[in-house]
Amino acid sequence: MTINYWLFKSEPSVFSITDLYNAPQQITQWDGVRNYQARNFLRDSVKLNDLVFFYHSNSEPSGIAGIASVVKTGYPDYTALDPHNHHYDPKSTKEKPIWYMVDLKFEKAFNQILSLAQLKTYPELQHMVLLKKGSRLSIQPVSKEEWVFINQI
DNA sequence: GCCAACGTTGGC
DNA sequence: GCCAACGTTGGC
Repeated sequence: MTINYWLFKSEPSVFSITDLYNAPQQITQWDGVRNYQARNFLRDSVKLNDLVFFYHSNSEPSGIAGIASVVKTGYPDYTALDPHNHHYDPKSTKEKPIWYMVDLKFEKAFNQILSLAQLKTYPELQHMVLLKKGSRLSIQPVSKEEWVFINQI
């Protein structure tokens, strides 16, 4: 069975790798994704045991903070159904959910953030989705080559 | 805080 | 189906 590799973005002021480390059983529901392309990955492509770079965005510095693994595959994001939730979406219903989430488990935190500026210096990574101009996708695929390379930096 | 790039909405 | 207006993301 082959494993897929991903990069998930989160603003650490909202939810950081440390928050995941401190979470019950070190597991979290990755809720709040409200972009269709990212949703499709969560619903259709993210598989059990896949590995995920945990990326801190809007941060100082922004960059890859650690690694998590997928412990539950796509299921309806119920925060979309709660009018009091910040991620509420009136178009989504219990019968026809629009948005999906997965569960992630903490694997490791890097000793220091692998910053975006540093990632940009490697020719091996020039095709990473993350480094493409204007790319803001919050759930994005990482190739095996990119995964292996980043882990040996 | 600024703003460029991107995504979504809704009038027509 | 077009596209202007608006909202969001995220680096800087």
